[in-house]
Amino acid sequence: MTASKSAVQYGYHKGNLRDRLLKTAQKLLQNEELSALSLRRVAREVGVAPSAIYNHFKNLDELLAAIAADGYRQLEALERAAYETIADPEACLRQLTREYLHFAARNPSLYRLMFSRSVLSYRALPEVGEAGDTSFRVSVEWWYGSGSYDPSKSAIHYPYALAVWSLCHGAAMQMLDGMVTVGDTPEIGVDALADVLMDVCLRGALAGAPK
Amino acid sequence: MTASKSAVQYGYHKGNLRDRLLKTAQKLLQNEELSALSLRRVAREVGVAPSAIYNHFKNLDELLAAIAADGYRQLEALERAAYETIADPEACLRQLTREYLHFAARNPSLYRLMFSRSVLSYRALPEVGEAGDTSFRVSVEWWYGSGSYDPSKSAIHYPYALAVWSLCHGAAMQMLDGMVTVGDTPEIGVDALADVLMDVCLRGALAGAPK
DNA sequence: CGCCGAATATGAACATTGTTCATATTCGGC
DNA sequence: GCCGAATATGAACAATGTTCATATTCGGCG
Repeated sequence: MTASKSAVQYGYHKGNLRDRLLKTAQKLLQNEELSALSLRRVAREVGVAPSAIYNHFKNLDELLAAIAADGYRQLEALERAAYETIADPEACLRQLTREYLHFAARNPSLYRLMFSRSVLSYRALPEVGEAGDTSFRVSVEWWYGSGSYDPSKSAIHYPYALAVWSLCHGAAMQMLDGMVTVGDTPEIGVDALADVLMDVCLRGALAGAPK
Repeated sequence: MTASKSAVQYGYHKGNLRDRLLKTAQKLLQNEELSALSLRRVAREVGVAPSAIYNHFKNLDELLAAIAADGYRQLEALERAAYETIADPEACLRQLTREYLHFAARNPSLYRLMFSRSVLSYRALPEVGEAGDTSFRVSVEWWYGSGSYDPSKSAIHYPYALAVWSLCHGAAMQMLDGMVTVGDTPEIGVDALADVLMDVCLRGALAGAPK
């Protein structure tokens, strides 16, 4: 009596282990800290020997890179959607920033992983490198206001795009590390924070700020 | 025959082990990656048993926090110096940004440690918390342009100060992760990057940028 | 001086981690 | 039905943070 093809298998050859590892790891990231994500933990959760993972990933870093790459794609999809919906460049960038911060707030451990040292050092891998340039490319595209990305001009616009992204990433990390409140300052909503960031980005820190 | 008080001691009671642990760990951070800094490694380097460390620090995280706190103080000193030397708020902020990026470039592993998860989660400790708020407070003070920090008004200015700091921190991390060059874009000097960041910060991303 | 408690250092343990390797099992094509 | 390739196992290894009983040294008090 053998189980059907799609049913859960016991013992050897349990089906598409690669996908199950990725999905289990993603689930772990949703519920726990990034530090809780270990190779052995994922194996335990899936119910498989630790060494089995090495048949599908070269090592732990590659597993993490694969998860991060998927995160990049999720983020890209969010940004693409906003980018293709909103015509006005400024309104678009505002929406992009909101989406960006909300993504980080919704997936804190995943976001941390995406910009962790071990994953970033893997950006030579095409899957990670290309996907990782995404949020960056979007801000360059905003610069052109045209929806087209011209690498030949990126040398000029690069630092400005970098600044836009730095602003968002820095604020996101502050958010996740719980530093959005300092002293007795009340907490700031994500959307309000995004608006302030874009006020600074678009018009400078001096304009519009209360004295 | 006993060694003099200041000479190197062998065996038990080797002198001020706490300081030697900190200094050895700092030296390690100057020459190696952050991931190379382990409790046992520091103990080995000092020539002491791993468990000896627990007589001077509660655990590894506290050792790391102490090192990070010292880093905060170094950074604060740099910023204070610029802050008290340059009168014009804008010129001062430009200089602060340059100092900040250079500090990160000079001490990459230490900078990473200072803003790592494990250290930031220790900001409840007064030594870490107060020192860590420094770079932040400086940007708030810039807001006032007066050199005085008034916590009662920080609720208003907080998001703007956060934006300024996010810009610097995000760019610093990009620098350290080697993402300052993307594709065939030539590398950008640290000072030039700082200037662009402050152009964006002060006048907005639209002003002064080449089209 | 001598002694005793406190401070400090040691070394052996333990649990956990990533990784490797020989072995065992299952799948798929001939 | 068989054989090689793919895959899973379990035992091992080195390294990590941490704890604990033990050993040593320091400092003060008699």
